[in-house]
Amino acid sequence: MDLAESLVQEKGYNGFSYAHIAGELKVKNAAIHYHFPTKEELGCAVIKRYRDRFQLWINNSRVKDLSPEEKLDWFFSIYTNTRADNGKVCLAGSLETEFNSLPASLRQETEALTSELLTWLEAALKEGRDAGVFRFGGEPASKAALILSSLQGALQMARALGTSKFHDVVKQHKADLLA
Amino acid sequence: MDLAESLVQEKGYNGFSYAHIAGELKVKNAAIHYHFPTKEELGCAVIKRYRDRFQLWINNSRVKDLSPEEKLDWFFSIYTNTRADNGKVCLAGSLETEFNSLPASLRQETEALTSELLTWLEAALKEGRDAGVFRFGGEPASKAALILSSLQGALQMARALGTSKFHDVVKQHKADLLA
DNA sequence: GTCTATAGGGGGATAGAC
DNA sequence: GTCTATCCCCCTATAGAC
Repeated sequence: MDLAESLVQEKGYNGFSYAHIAGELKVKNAAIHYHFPTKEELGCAVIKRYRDRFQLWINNSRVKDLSPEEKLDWFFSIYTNTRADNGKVCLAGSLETEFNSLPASLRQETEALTSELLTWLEAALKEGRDAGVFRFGGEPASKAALILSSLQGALQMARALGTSKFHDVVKQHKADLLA
Repeated sequence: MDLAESLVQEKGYNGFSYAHIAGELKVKNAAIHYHFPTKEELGCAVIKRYRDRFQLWINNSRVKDLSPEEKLDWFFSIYTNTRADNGKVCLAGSLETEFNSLPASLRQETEALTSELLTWLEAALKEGRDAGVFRFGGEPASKAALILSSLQGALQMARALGTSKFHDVVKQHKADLLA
């Protein structure tokens, strides 16, 4: 599942195969099918695990008790680390791009994952604005969608234009919020 | 080429085949190969044409003579129309997601396309701030990267969460700039 | 649980007739 | 310029031995 997750973030769901995983693990193709009968089930399991991990993180006091500004920095750091890790992109962004050729169950998981990311980010933004540390107009939900979409897009853009573009975007978000 | 362009925006470069195009045109697979010997050449031609089209647009007085605010609205409208057209995503965004499995020539084209979009947007933002109609901190280049990455990401996000999310993002960008 | 072997499909690409 | 026919590769998935 670690390998599958990495491969989705590096090559996309349609871009990885049982053979890739089997080769890396030095087992045969059929061995993977024993644990995950279909690729669809493997894909679902990967996204579910990713969602569970995010929920564990945000419910842990180490994140929960952070200030709004620190919470945002923590969220940004997820994407910075993703970029640093072999130029991966956000799992949600990768799946959304391939959405039209995804099995129904993966679409549902993708939708759920994206919603959960948005929901948390929206709450953090609202908390920060209420506390007077963030400044932005409009709805927190819209600002959350703007920031999340930008982080997803910036990871992709960095593949074509380099990591510095990604850092520029993160810096700009902070400048906008603290203006 | 129209079909190929649409297919890249709907299913990605790896997600479309000669058979898709041939079937739609009611010709055989081999007929396409006569005009575009390899898929790589077809892909390159599609991106080049897209780049040329954008250059024609921005050098036309109908865009060149717009006010900064109208220029931005025009740019946003490109993405709004893309979303409305079968839920397509930005060509650049689609290719960036598949960047790791793209032939070298397509990577170069993708990089060039993204740079050109960024360059134009940066100039429009700078013009607007200098004229006092846009308000933002930091470098125009960084703000341009933020907006472009967000538009790309929002088109993808809209596939999972619906068109309204995309419109929220566009509205929020305007609110942020005119704050 | 992992293996060998294989089925069955789709993909890109080419040769040669018309 | 388009056709038929074909090649070869990679993919997901399964059957049955071990």
